[in-house]
Amino acid sequence: MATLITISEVARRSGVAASALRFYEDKGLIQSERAGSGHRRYPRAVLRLVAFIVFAQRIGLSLEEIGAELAKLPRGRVPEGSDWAKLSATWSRRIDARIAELERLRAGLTGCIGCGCLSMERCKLANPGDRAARMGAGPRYWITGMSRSAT
Amino acid sequence: MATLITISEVARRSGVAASALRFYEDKGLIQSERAGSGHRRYPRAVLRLVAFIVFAQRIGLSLEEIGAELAKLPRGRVPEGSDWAKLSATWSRRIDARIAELERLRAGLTGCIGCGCLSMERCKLANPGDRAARMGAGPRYWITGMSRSAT
DNA sequence: CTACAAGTTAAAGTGAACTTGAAGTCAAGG
DNA sequence: CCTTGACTTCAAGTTCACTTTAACTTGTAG
Repeated sequence: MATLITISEVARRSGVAASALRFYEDKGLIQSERAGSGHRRYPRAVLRLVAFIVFAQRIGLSLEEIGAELAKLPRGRVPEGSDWAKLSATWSRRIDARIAELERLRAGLTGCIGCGCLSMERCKLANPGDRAARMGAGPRYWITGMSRSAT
Repeated sequence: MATLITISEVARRSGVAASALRFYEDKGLIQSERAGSGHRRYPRAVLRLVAFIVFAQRIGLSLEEIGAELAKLPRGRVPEGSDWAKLSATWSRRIDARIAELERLRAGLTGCIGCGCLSMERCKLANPGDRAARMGAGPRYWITGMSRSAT
Protein backbone atom coordinates (compact mmCIF):
# COMPACT_ATOMS: atom_id res chain seq x y z
CA MET A 1 0.00 0.00 0.00
CA ALA A 2 1.27 3.39 -1.04
CA THR A 3 2.24 6.13 1.36
CA LEU A 4 0.16 8.63 -0.55
CA ILE A 5 -3.54 8.10 -1.08
CA THR A 6 -6.08 9.59 -3.46
CA ILE A 7 -8.98 11.81 -2.57
CA SER A 8 -11.52 9.08 -3.25
CA GLU A 9 -9.60 6.79 -0.93
CA VAL A 10 -9.68 9.40 1.81
CA ALA A 11 -13.38 9.95 1.15
CA ARG A 12 -14.08 6.24 1.34
CA ARG A 13 -12.14 5.67 4.51
CA SER A 14 -13.28 8.78 6.35
CA GLY A 15 -16.89 8.89 5.21
CA VAL A 16 -16.39 12.53 4.24
CA ALA A 17 -17.29 13.41 0.65
CA ALA A 18 -14.51 14.32 -1.76
CA SER A 19 -16.18 17.67 -2.36
CA ALA A 20 -16.02 18.34 1.37
CA LEU A 21 -12.34 17.41 1.44
CA ARG A 22 -11.62 19.91 -1.32
CA PHE A 23 -13.67 22.43 0.58
CA TYR A 24 -11.60 21.81 3.72
CA GLU A 25 -8.46 22.23 1.68
CA ASP A 26 -9.71 25.57 0.34
CA LYS A 27 -10.28 26.58 3.93
CA GLY A 28 -6.78 25.53 4.85
CA LEU A 29 -7.83 22.77 7.24
CA ILE A 30 -5.96 20.07 5.35
CA GLN A 31 -3.21 20.05 2.73
CA SER A 32 -2.27 17.84 -0.15
CA GLU A 33 0.63 17.20 -2.43
CA ARG A 34 0.00 16.81 -6.12
CA ALA A 35 0.70 13.95 -8.50
CA GLY A 36 2.16 14.79 -11.90
CA SER A 37 -1.36 14.80 -13.27
CA GLY A 38 -2.39 17.54 -10.85
CA HIS A 39 -4.42 15.10 -8.79
CA ARG A 40 -4.34 15.40 -5.00
CA ARG A 41 -2.23 12.96 -3.03
CA TYR A 42 -2.70 12.82 0.71
CA PRO A 43 -0.32 11.48 3.30
CA ARG A 44 -1.87 8.83 5.53
CA ALA A 45 -1.90 11.21 8.48
CA VAL A 46 -4.71 13.16 6.83
CA LEU A 47 -7.11 10.46 7.97
CA ARG A 48 -6.48 11.31 11.58
CA LEU A 49 -6.80 14.97 10.76
CA VAL A 50 -10.18 14.43 9.13
CA ALA A 51 -11.29 12.31 12.07
CA PHE A 52 -10.37 15.20 14.32
CA ILE A 53 -12.38 17.65 12.23
CA VAL A 54 -15.47 15.46 12.31
CA PHE A 55 -15.07 14.93 16.02
CA ALA A 56 -14.73 18.65 16.68
CA GLN A 57 -17.80 19.39 14.59
CA ARG A 58 -19.84 16.97 16.67
CA ILE A 59 -18.77 18.80 19.77
CA GLY A 60 -19.97 22.00 18.23
CA LEU A 61 -17.00 23.85 16.81
CA SER A 62 -17.30 25.73 13.54
CA LEU A 63 -14.82 25.08 10.76
CA GLU A 64 -13.27 28.42 11.53
CA GLU A 65 -12.68 27.45 15.14
CA ILE A 66 -11.35 24.10 14.05
CA GLY A 67 -8.97 25.86 11.72
CA ALA A 68 -7.71 27.95 14.61
CA GLU A 69 -7.14 24.80 16.66
CA LEU A 70 -5.33 23.05 13.84
CA ALA A 71 -3.07 26.05 13.38
CA LYS A 72 -1.63 25.16 16.77
CA LEU A 73 -0.33 21.85 15.50
CA PRO A 74 3.42 21.67 14.81
CA ARG A 75 4.33 22.69 11.29
CA GLY A 76 6.26 20.25 9.15
CA ARG A 77 6.06 17.36 11.56
CA VAL A 78 3.37 14.70 11.67
CA PRO A 79 1.42 15.44 14.87
CA GLU A 80 1.67 12.88 17.62
CA GLY A 81 -0.52 11.99 20.61
CA SER A 82 0.56 14.82 22.88
CA ASP A 83 -0.03 17.36 20.13
CA TRP A 84 -3.63 16.25 19.76
CA ALA A 85 -4.09 16.16 23.50
CA LYS A 86 -3.10 19.80 23.81
CA LEU A 87 -5.69 20.81 21.25
CA SER A 88 -8.54 19.12 22.98
CA ALA A 89 -7.68 20.38 26.44
CA THR A 90 -10.21 23.23 26.56
CA TRP A 91 -13.03 21.33 24.95
CA SER A 92 -14.06 19.43 28.00
CA ARG A 93 -15.37 22.61 29.57
CA ARG A 94 -17.36 23.36 26.51
CA ILE A 95 -18.96 19.96 26.53
CA ASP A 96 -19.71 20.30 30.23
CA ALA A 97 -21.41 23.62 29.67
CA ARG A 98 -23.61 22.24 26.95
CA ILE A 99 -24.52 19.21 29.01
CA ALA A 100 -25.41 21.49 31.89
CA GLU A 101 -27.68 23.52 29.67
CA LEU A 102 -29.40 20.45 28.34
CA GLU A 103 -30.00 19.25 31.87
CA ARG A 104 -31.43 22.62 32.72
CA LEU A 105 -33.71 22.38 29.72
CA ARG A 106 -34.79 18.89 30.66
CA ALA A 107 -35.65 20.08 34.13
CA GLY A 108 -37.70 22.86 32.60
CA LEU A 109 -39.46 20.35 30.46
CA THR A 110 -41.08 18.57 33.35
CA GLY A 111 -41.24 21.63 35.56
CA CYS A 112 -41.85 24.79 33.65
CA ILE A 113 -43.57 23.52 30.52
CA GLY A 114 -45.07 20.47 32.08
CA CYS A 115 -46.94 22.51 34.63
CA GLY A 116 -47.97 25.03 32.01
CA CYS A 117 -46.31 28.02 33.60
CA LEU A 118 -44.04 28.63 30.64
CA SER A 119 -43.86 32.33 30.03
CA MET A 120 -41.28 34.89 29.13
CA GLU A 121 -41.32 36.62 32.47
CA ARG A 122 -41.28 33.69 34.81
CA CYS A 123 -39.25 31.19 32.88
CA LYS A 124 -35.75 32.11 31.89
CA LEU A 125 -34.78 28.60 30.92
CA ALA A 126 -34.90 29.10 27.23
CA ASN A 127 -33.67 32.63 27.31
CA PRO A 128 -30.34 32.80 29.08
CA GLY A 129 -29.57 36.38 28.21
CA ASP A 130 -27.89 35.60 24.94
CA ARG A 131 -30.75 36.83 22.82
CA ALA A 132 -29.84 40.30 23.91
CA ALA A 133 -26.56 40.06 22.05
CA ARG A 134 -27.49 39.86 18.40
CA MET A 135 -24.78 39.69 15.83
CA GLY A 136 -26.15 41.37 12.74
CA ALA A 137 -27.48 39.37 9.83
CA GLY A 138 -27.42 35.70 9.17
CA PRO A 139 -28.67 32.85 11.27
CA ARG A 140 -28.73 33.28 14.99
CA TYR A 141 -25.48 31.34 15.61
CA TRP A 142 -27.57 28.82 17.40
CA ILE A 143 -28.44 31.25 20.10
CA THR A 144 -25.41 30.41 22.20
CA GLY A 145 -24.07 33.53 20.59
CA MET A 146 -20.73 31.77 20.51
CA SER A 147 -20.59 29.32 17.67
CA ARG A 148 -22.35 26.67 15.73
CA SER A 149 -23.29 23.58 17.45
CA ALA A 150 -24.63 20.09 17.18
CA THR A 151 -27.77 18.35 18.38
CA MET B 1 -53.75 46.66 29.68
CA ALA B 2 -55.30 45.53 26.45
CA THR B 3 -56.04 41.94 25.55
CA LEU B 4 -54.36 42.34 22.20
CA ILE B 5 -50.76 43.43 21.93
CA THR B 6 -48.67 44.82 19.11
CA ILE B 7 -45.77 43.12 17.40
CA SER B 8 -43.24 45.42 19.03
CA GLU B 9 -44.70 44.60 22.41
CA VAL B 10 -44.33 40.89 21.71
CA ALA B 11 -40.79 41.49 20.47
CA ARG B 12 -39.91 43.46 23.58
CA ARG B 13 -41.36 40.94 26.00
CA SER B 14 -40.08 37.84 24.26
CA GLY B 15 -36.70 39.05 23.13
CA VAL B 16 -37.49 37.80 19.65
CA ALA B 17 -37.16 40.37 16.87
CA ALA B 18 -40.30 41.61 15.12
CA SER B 19 -38.89 40.39 11.82
CA ALA B 20 -38.54 36.92 13.31
CA LEU B 21 -42.13 37.03 14.54
CA ARG B 22 -43.34 37.88 11.05
CA PHE B 23 -41.17 35.09 9.75
CA TYR B 24 -42.74 32.65 12.22
CA GLU B 25 -46.15 33.80 11.12
CA ASP B 26 -45.26 33.19 7.47
CA LYS B 27 -44.26 29.70 8.50
CA GLY B 28 -47.53 29.21 10.30
CA LEU B 29 -46.01 28.87 13.76
CA ILE B 30 -47.99 31.74 15.19
CA GLN B 31 -51.08 33.65 14.11
CA SER B 32 -52.32 37.19 14.48
CA GLU B 33 -55.50 39.13 14.11
CA ARG B 34 -55.37 42.45 12.33
CA ALA B 35 -56.26 45.92 13.51
CA GLY B 36 -58.24 48.15 11.13
CA SER B 37 -54.92 49.59 9.99
CA GLY B 38 -53.68 46.19 8.89
CA HIS B 39 -51.29 45.99 11.82
CA ARG B 40 -50.85 42.70 13.60
CA ARG B 41 -52.54 42.25 16.97
CA TYR B 42 -51.54 39.28 19.06
CA PRO B 43 -53.48 37.65 21.86
CA ARG B 44 -51.51 37.44 25.09
CA ALA B 45 -51.16 33.68 24.73
CA VAL B 46 -48.72 34.22 21.90
CA LEU B 47 -46.04 35.00 24.47
CA ARG B 48 -46.17 31.48 25.81
CA LEU B 49 -46.15 30.18 22.28
CA VAL B 50 -43.02 32.14 21.44
CA ALA B 51 -41.40 31.00 24.67
CA PHE B 52 -42.13 27.45 23.62
CA ILE B 53 -40.56 28.00 20.20
CA VAL B 54 -37.39 29.45 21.69
CA PHE B 55 -37.20 26.63 24.19
CA ALA B 56 -37.65 24.00 21.50
CA GLN B 57 -34.94 25.60 19.39
CA ARG B 58 -32.50 25.38 22.27
CA ILE B 59 -33.23 21.71 22.56
CA GLY B 60 -32.41 21.32 18.93
CA LEU B 61 -35.63 21.21 16.98
CA SER B 62 -35.88 22.89 13.60
CA LEU B 63 -38.71 25.32 12.93
CA GLU B 64 -40.31 22.70 10.75
CA GLU B 65 -40.34 20.20 13.58
CA ILE B 66 -41.62 22.83 15.95
CA GLY B 67 -44.41 23.57 13.50
CA ALA B 68 -45.33 19.91 13.49
CA GLU B 69 -45.44 19.90 17.29
CA LEU B 70 -47.54 23.03 17.44
CA ALA B 71 -50.01 21.54 14.97
CA LYS B 72 -50.91 19.09 17.72
CA LEU B 73 -52.19 21.88 19.94
CA PRO B 74 -55.99 22.19 20.15
CA ARG B 75 -57.46 24.45 17.49
CA GLY B 76 -59.55 27.41 18.57
CA ARG B 77 -58.84 27.04 22.27
CA VAL B 78 -56.06 28.68 24.24
CA PRO B 79 -53.72 25.80 25.13
CA GLU B 80 -53.45 24.91 28.79
CA GLY B 81 -50.83 23.18 30.89
CA SER B 82 -51.70 19.64 29.94
CA ASP B 83 -51.62 20.53 26.25
CA TRP B 84 -48.06 21.78 26.53
CA ALA B 85 -47.09 18.81 28.62
CA LYS B 86 -48.20 16.42 25.90
CA LEU B 87 -46.03 18.20 23.34
CA SER B 88 -42.90 18.00 25.39
CA ALA B 89 -43.32 14.36 26.33
CA THR B 90 -41.00 12.92 23.68
CA TRP B 91 -38.34 15.56 24.04
CA SER B 92 -36.81 14.22 27.14
CA ARG B 93 -35.51 11.22 25.26
CA ARG B 94 -34.00 13.47 22.68
CA ILE B 95 -32.19 15.50 25.30
CA ASP B 96 -30.99 12.32 26.97
CA ALA B 97 -29.62 11.04 23.68
CA ARG B 98 -27.72 14.22 23.03
CA ILE B 99 -26.33 14.29 26.55
CA ALA B 100 -25.23 10.69 26.14
CA GLU B 101 -23.44 11.54 22.93
CA LEU B 102 -21.68 14.49 24.49
CA GLU B 103 -20.54 12.29 27.34
CA ARG B 104 -19.28 9.78 24.83
CA LEU B 105 -17.40 12.55 23.05
CA ARG B 106 -15.94 13.80 26.29
CA ALA B 107 -14.74 10.31 27.10
CA GLY B 108 -13.14 10.14 23.68
CA LEU B 109 -11.49 13.44 24.32
CA THR B 110 -9.36 12.11 27.13
CA GLY B 111 -9.19 8.60 25.81
CA CYS B 112 -9.11 8.42 22.06
CA ILE B 113 -7.70 11.81 21.16
CA GLY B 114 -5.72 12.26 24.32
CA CYS B 115 -3.79 9.07 23.71
CA GLY B 116 -3.34 9.93 20.08
CA CYS B 117 -5.06 6.86 18.73
CA LEU B 118 -7.71 8.87 16.93
CA SER B 119 -8.28 7.33 13.56
CA MET B 120 -11.14 6.48 11.29
CA GLU B 121 -10.81 2.75 11.67
CA ARG B 122 -10.33 2.43 15.36
CA CYS B 123 -12.37 5.28 16.71
CA LYS B 124 -16.04 5.43 15.87
CA LEU B 125 -16.80 8.12 18.40
CA ALA B 126 -17.22 10.91 15.98
CA ASN B 127 -18.66 8.84 13.23
CA PRO B 128 -21.75 7.03 14.46
CA GLY B 129 -22.88 5.78 11.09
CA ASP B 130 -24.92 8.81 10.23
CA ARG B 131 -22.51 10.10 7.65
CA ALA B 132 -23.58 7.23 5.47
CA ALA B 133 -27.02 8.71 5.13
CA ARG B 134 -26.57 11.88 3.12
CA MET B 135 -29.53 13.99 2.26
CA GLY B 136 -28.72 15.73 -1.00
CA ALA B 137 -27.64 19.34 -1.09
CA GLY B 138 -27.41 21.91 1.61
CA PRO B 139 -25.70 21.85 4.96
CA ARG B 140 -25.22 18.50 6.61
CA TYR B 141 -28.14 18.83 9.03
CA TRP B 142 -25.63 18.83 11.77
CA ILE B 143 -24.59 15.32 11.06
CA THR B 144 -27.21 13.76 13.27
CA GLY B 145 -29.00 13.32 10.00
CA MET B 146 -32.14 14.13 11.92
CA SER B 147 -32.48 17.82 12.48
CA ARG B 148 -30.80 21.01 13.44
CA SER B 149 -29.37 21.33 16.80
CA ALA B 150 -27.76 23.52 19.40
CA THR B 151 -24.34 23.65 21.01
C1' DC C 1 -51.23 70.34 7.71
C1' DT C 2 -46.87 68.44 8.38
C1' DA C 3 -43.79 65.22 10.98
C1' DC C 4 -42.81 61.21 12.62
C1' DA C 5 -43.12 56.74 14.61
C1' DA C 6 -44.80 52.31 13.82
C1' DG C 7 -46.50 49.26 11.10
C1' DT C 8 -47.14 46.74 6.28
C1' DT C 9 -45.33 43.72 2.09
C1' DA C 10 -42.16 41.52 -1.06
C1' DA C 11 -37.76 40.62 -2.40
C1' DA C 12 -33.12 40.19 -1.71
C1' DG C 13 -29.15 39.40 1.32
C1' DT C 14 -26.45 36.70 5.04
C1' DG C 15 -23.49 32.91 6.91
C1' DA C 16 -22.15 28.29 7.44
C1' DA C 17 -21.00 24.13 5.26
C1' DC C 18 -21.20 22.01 1.71
C1' DT C 19 -23.02 20.06 -3.08
C1' DT C 20 -23.76 20.32 -7.90
C1' DG C 21 -22.76 21.36 -12.56
C1' DA C 22 -20.03 22.70 -16.41
C1' DA C 23 -16.01 22.33 -18.83
C1' DG C 24 -11.65 20.54 -19.15
C1' DT C 25 -7.23 17.31 -18.26
C1' DC C 26 -4.89 12.89 -17.98
C1' DA C 27 -3.70 7.86 -18.02
C1' DA C 28 -5.03 3.31 -19.10
C1' DG C 29 -7.64 -0.12 -21.89
C1' DG C 30 -9.59 -1.93 -26.10
C1' DC D 1 -7.76 6.59 -32.04
C1' DC D 2 -11.50 6.63 -28.98
C1' DT D 3 -13.69 5.88 -24.77
C1' DT D 4 -13.95 5.55 -19.89
C1' DG D 5 -13.06 6.86 -15.32
C1' DA D 6 -10.92 9.57 -12.07
C1' DC D 7 -9.59 13.70 -11.29
C1' DT D 8 -9.21 19.10 -11.80
C1' DT D 9 -11.14 24.16 -11.24
C1' DC D 10 -14.53 27.64 -10.80
C1' DA D 11 -19.04 29.32 -10.29
C1' DA D 12 -23.41 28.83 -8.81
C1' DG D 13 -26.93 26.45 -6.08
C1' DT D 14 -28.96 24.69 -1.51
C1' DT D 15 -30.78 24.79 3.37
C1' DC D 16 -31.97 27.09 7.53
C1' DA D 17 -33.31 30.88 10.15
C1' DC D 18 -33.47 34.96 9.87
C1' DT D 19 -32.29 40.21 8.73
C1' DT D 20 -32.20 44.06 5.74
C1' DT D 21 -33.93 47.10 2.41
C1' DA D 22 -37.22 49.54 -0.29
C1' DA D 23 -41.47 51.42 -1.01
C1' DC D 24 -45.63 52.25 1.09
C1' DT D 25 -49.71 53.13 4.54
C1' DT D 26 -51.69 54.60 9.14
C1' DG D 27 -52.27 56.76 13.48
C1' DT D 28 -50.84 60.29 16.69
C1' DA D 29 -48.61 64.74 18.14
C1' DG D 30 -47.76 69.34 17.51
